[in-house]
Amino acid sequence: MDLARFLNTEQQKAVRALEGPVLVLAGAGSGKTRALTYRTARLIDNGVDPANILTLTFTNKAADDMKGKIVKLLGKERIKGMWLGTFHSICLRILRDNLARVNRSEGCLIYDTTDSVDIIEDIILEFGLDDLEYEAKIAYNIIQKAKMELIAPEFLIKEYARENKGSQHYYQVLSRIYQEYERVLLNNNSFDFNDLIKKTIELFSKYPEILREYQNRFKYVQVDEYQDVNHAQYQITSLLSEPEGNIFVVGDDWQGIYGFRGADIKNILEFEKDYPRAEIIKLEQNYRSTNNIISVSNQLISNNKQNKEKTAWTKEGDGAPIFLTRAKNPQVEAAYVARRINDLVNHYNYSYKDIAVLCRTNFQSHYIQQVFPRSHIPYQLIGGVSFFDRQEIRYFINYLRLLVNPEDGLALKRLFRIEADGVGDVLLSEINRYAREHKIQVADVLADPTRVKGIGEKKAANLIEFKLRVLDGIRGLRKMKMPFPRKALQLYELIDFENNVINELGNTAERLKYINFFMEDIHNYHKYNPGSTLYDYLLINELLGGQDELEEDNTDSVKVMTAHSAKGLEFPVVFIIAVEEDVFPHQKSLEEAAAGSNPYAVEEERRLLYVAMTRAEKILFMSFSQRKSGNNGEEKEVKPSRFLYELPVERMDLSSVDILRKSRRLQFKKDPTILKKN
DNA sequence: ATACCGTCTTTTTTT
DNA sequence: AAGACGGTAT
Repeated sequence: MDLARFLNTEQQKAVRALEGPVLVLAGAGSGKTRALTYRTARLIDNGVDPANILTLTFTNKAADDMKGKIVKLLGKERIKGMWLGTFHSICLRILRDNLARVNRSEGCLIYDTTDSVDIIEDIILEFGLDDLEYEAKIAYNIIQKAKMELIAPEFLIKEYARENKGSQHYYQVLSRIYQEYERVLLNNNSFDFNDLIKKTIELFSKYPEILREYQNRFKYVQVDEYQDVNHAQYQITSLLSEPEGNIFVVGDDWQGIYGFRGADIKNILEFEKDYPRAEIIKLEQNYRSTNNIISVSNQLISNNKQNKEKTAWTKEGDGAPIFLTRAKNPQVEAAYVARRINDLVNHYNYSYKDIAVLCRTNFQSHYIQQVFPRSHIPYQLIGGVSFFDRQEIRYFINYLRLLVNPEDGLALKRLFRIEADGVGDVLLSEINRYAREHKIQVADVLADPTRVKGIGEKKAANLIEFKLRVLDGIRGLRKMKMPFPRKALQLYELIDFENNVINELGNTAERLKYINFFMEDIHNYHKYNPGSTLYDYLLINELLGGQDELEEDNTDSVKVMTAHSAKGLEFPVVFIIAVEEDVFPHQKSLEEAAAGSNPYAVEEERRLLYVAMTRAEKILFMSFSQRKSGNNGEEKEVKPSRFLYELPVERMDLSSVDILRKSRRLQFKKDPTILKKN
């Protein structure tokens, strides 16, 4: 491999570092993925068996991208047996081979956030707790955080009480909720997302011989976006790479934006402490952006205290200044963005697909969505409400889940909601309690529902009918041998989904269209993955979170998305909207910082803005509005983001802002050649 | 006890 | 657009 032709000196150094612990600190746009792919290729080129290489990423997209690039270098054949995927999918793969050892069995599915919160809501209800004091969402967050830190229910009190975010008593109750939650997952033969990591570690510590098996296999462990690993993930990588010590991690502490899901930036900051022999390589040359963009974003990030020594530089010229604009309100702001986009497309050679609009929250795209169609700008929302999150799809998946995993109590509960007239949350929890106390299945309780208190003759009749038609129907289908797309269709008819669900939800035509897409998706999956099962299909969708499905677009459209989903992407032109106090930094972060529960919350917001800014190659626009409609129709003052005051004005165009600096007046069209695409 | 309807609010980020 | 809430009908 002729490395020198494709890589700079530092990148080559990274690619040549094949043994021992290596940390590659790589700034935005410095070619870190490139280094990782070339290193993988080089390992294999040097005779390492691909089966000995494990590469972990955070998103499916990153995994797919990297795989594509390695295949391009080596061809499909030469990477056979290599494991490359997200932490979650890799751990699932390990767990699937060891289900019984983690007390699960065939058919075990994964609960997403909504599912887990629902379960916790039920627990709070069943425990008879005040649901104002014990809010399910908050309990969920604390429990998940504990799971990411590998803290068992019985240690929750000890670990958290001293953080005095609540009384000792609060955490005692929470510990009970956590315990019960784990019991429900076990009972329902299900995992939640964090279980995938946590149970893998439990598997390894309970069965050292299995850990050894995987250690022997994975002689080379590589991790992308290392700044985003949480404690549990850190354990996985360090356990697996222990014997050989060949751990190669790539990351950028400046881009750590996943603290809220447990990422601990200390893992990257203290890599050298964990691995004293570690080789540290810095990739500092940026190949993406103009000097102005790099200088301004460098200046921003230098305000963080939690930083590793690193610089970013480029051979590029200054390019266009960073445009900062103040609008009267969000509508005007959106109109401004639309005008600029049409300018760029009509007069400066850009296409719509060169342009991205980034926002802090999905909600910010609201006004964009109102204005763009009127301005005839084609756009595509990335992230947002995904296909699989649509109600009718969720409902149907619910039935499918029961088909695969009869023990899924949550799915069963949701069926009650749809199918069992006159039975709501209260009666249902009575039924559940009865089933648990008598150690029988819910379906068996329904054979004679009058046993449960509160269920009279009429409701009992409904429940029996429900059991016979739906539950027994699903049970029958489960035993049948036929291709799963056909099974899904039969189920659809059996429960008369169209009448019972689609019509009930309203908006029938649209929902029918989507459910048809879904059926098609099932068919396609079966077609392109011969030998796969319904179980595989459901698992894959749970892991993908339904994202990637709609992303294979080559349409010429502006991409609208959150700064989080923009990570890893780049665009010639980027607009960042609503750069305002309480939005960017987000109010929630400011609260956390003020409460002291997360002293680095604002730093993370600053990193997020840094990520957003560094997506831009040539032109960067930032904007904010002065007022917006508040709670009761009243207009509300908006303050410009504190981050804006940290930027160097000499590299910016403030011609349409006078808040930050009144005197400066640069013209947008002063030197049009700077703006031109090529 | 539950369903249903209208009104209001409310949106962090993701596997 | 979907949840949360509160009131009314069954």
